[in-house]
Amino acid sequence: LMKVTLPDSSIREYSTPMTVGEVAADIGPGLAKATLAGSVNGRLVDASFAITEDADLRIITGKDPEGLEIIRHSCAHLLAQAVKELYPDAQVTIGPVIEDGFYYDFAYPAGFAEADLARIEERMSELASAGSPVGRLTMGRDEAIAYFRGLGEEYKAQIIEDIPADEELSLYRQGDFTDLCRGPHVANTGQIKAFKLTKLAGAYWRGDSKNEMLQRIYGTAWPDKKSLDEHLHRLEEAEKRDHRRIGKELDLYHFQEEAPGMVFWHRDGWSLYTAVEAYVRNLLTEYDYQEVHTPQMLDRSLWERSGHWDKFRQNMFTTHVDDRDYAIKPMNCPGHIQLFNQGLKSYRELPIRIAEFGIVHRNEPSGTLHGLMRARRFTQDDAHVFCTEDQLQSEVSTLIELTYRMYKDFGFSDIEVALSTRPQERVGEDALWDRAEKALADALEEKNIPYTVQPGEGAFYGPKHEFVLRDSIGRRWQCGTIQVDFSMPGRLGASYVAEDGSKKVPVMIHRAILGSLERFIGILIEDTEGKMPFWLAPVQTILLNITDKQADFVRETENLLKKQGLRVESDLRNEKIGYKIRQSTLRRIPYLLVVGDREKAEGTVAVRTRDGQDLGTIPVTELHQRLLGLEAGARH
RNA sequence: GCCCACAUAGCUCAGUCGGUAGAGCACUUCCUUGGUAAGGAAGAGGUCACCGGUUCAAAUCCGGUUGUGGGCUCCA
Repeated sequence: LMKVTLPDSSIREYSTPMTVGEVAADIGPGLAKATLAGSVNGRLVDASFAITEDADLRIITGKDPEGLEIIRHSCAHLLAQAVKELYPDAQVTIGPVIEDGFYYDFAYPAGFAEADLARIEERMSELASAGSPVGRLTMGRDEAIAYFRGLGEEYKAQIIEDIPADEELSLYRQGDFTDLCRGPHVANTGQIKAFKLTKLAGAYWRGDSKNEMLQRIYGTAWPDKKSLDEHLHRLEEAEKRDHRRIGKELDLYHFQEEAPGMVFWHRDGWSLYTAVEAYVRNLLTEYDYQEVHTPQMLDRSLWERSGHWDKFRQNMFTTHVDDRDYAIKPMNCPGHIQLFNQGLKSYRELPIRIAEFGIVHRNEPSGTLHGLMRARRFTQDDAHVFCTEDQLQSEVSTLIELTYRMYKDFGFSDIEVALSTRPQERVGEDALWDRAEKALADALEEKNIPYTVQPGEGAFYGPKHEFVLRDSIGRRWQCGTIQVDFSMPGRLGASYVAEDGSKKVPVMIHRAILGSLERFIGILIEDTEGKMPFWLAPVQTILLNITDKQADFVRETENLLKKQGLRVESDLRNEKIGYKIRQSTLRRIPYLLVVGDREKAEGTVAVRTRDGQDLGTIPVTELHQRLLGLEAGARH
């Protein structure tokens, strides 16, 4: 007898081989219907997989994470099937599962239009409801190449050519459509019940911009209609947090055609910006930095020596005046080295930490601009630490602590960390790279910070840490970075006098913690939905009178609060209190202070939060302290 | 930069088959002085992104440019 052990440790015995689907049917008809695949001894298999000996079995349904992946993967095949039927000239390439869905890349030089998606989706629905069985077959590699070449599927054949010759490949067939795939897949297209094609995009073949562009169709798929609707609703909600939308709603900033990628900060946006800047500046003192400011453009020769002219000239804004070439700075480091180079430096002075709110311009490719997140002009909370190699690790360690402290103060705890290591094209000896990479890795490990390694992704002058935050719809944006540089100080002639009297070249750490103030504020807006914490709010509180009779009292109170350093406004318009509350609430002003006859008589205000909470009346004389106290409490 | 879309009033958007432009909100004026998320009335507001073409006639069709959006590539 063959024993099949289920996750609850119950054992079922069979005298003949049983497929996963048959075992499910044996357990119950409901489960049989829900079965998408199985996990046999930890290996994912199709429902049609036959169990021939004692095994642990877990039935996979749409409720399992693996089941969801299977649905999505099968949905990608369904998409390819529909496309091949409607557009026989299109060639299939790859169709993987991604977060929340899947995509499929087609080679189709005629190109799809967005209108085609509806047609394709409709065909997919027909194919799904037809409920065709999905079958698995295997082929040798060369046989598979010949098979796909025979179908005119050149890309598929190329993919298979990269697979070792002796490997046996599995293919999945539904109707007339067959695709190379490791599987598993649903047993029947009828098990794909809730999906939607979401967007059309271009994507380079094999991810290389030198190759031709394919047509990528994105979709999302879920076990049932309800989950799909919930997902679409979540997306809609997330879009309401888009910093570009909130930036407009709250009148924070704008862009215009004459300055692509360059922000026009409005009053309230600039107030937010300066509050962030003030926060950073305050920490610079505590962490023993000197804040400086360096020229916005420098002569070409300096960029030639630093290596930027060679490598990044196409992304630099340049200007030619009085027969000289200048470049508007894309980075602050060469400028900071000029500062370091002033006067003779002793090893006793190291580490020297030079910080600047550095305004940089980078001519980013037009297609990559994205509101505040990717701008052509932005401000880095930049600093360069000049130190000895011995000091490197402790400096990096302190920087990591500072990074986490700062992110926490802005309410971020979900931070992805990556270590990017030596690229193909680089300067410096391997021994230096070994030490630098180790210093960076050790600093993370000693703090038990999980990180991913991105091989080959480092800068040409050294390895780096990247601290990544996500926007409202989950896109990743690098914010902080810590980079070790063994090259530029030497190229630009930086040196210090060592203990033995010799001249040595310092190690330089480039570091930006928020990264770009613009990007960081963009993410902050999305994270908070524009509801800035009190200390950052452009307008911290607003006085609302009920009738004209309280106008003088409101003005007096406003002046008092201003003197106490609060960012306060008053709304004395001849409007009903409900309307004023609505408008101030929409502006996300943390505290609304309502003044009617009663409050005026008592010398108080009635406090309401932007979330609609009634905090009762507070005497005007205590207001400042009480609001600060409320905030201190709110942080815990 | 590449692929696919989009660009109409301050904002959000409608505008059918080509026939010279519309709503809501905001704004201005008047009425209303009202107690915790939209009081009422009237008025004003547009070179339909820009350049060119087709046509008797273009917001609408075609081409180009710029910008924006979603992806891809890139991100010192």
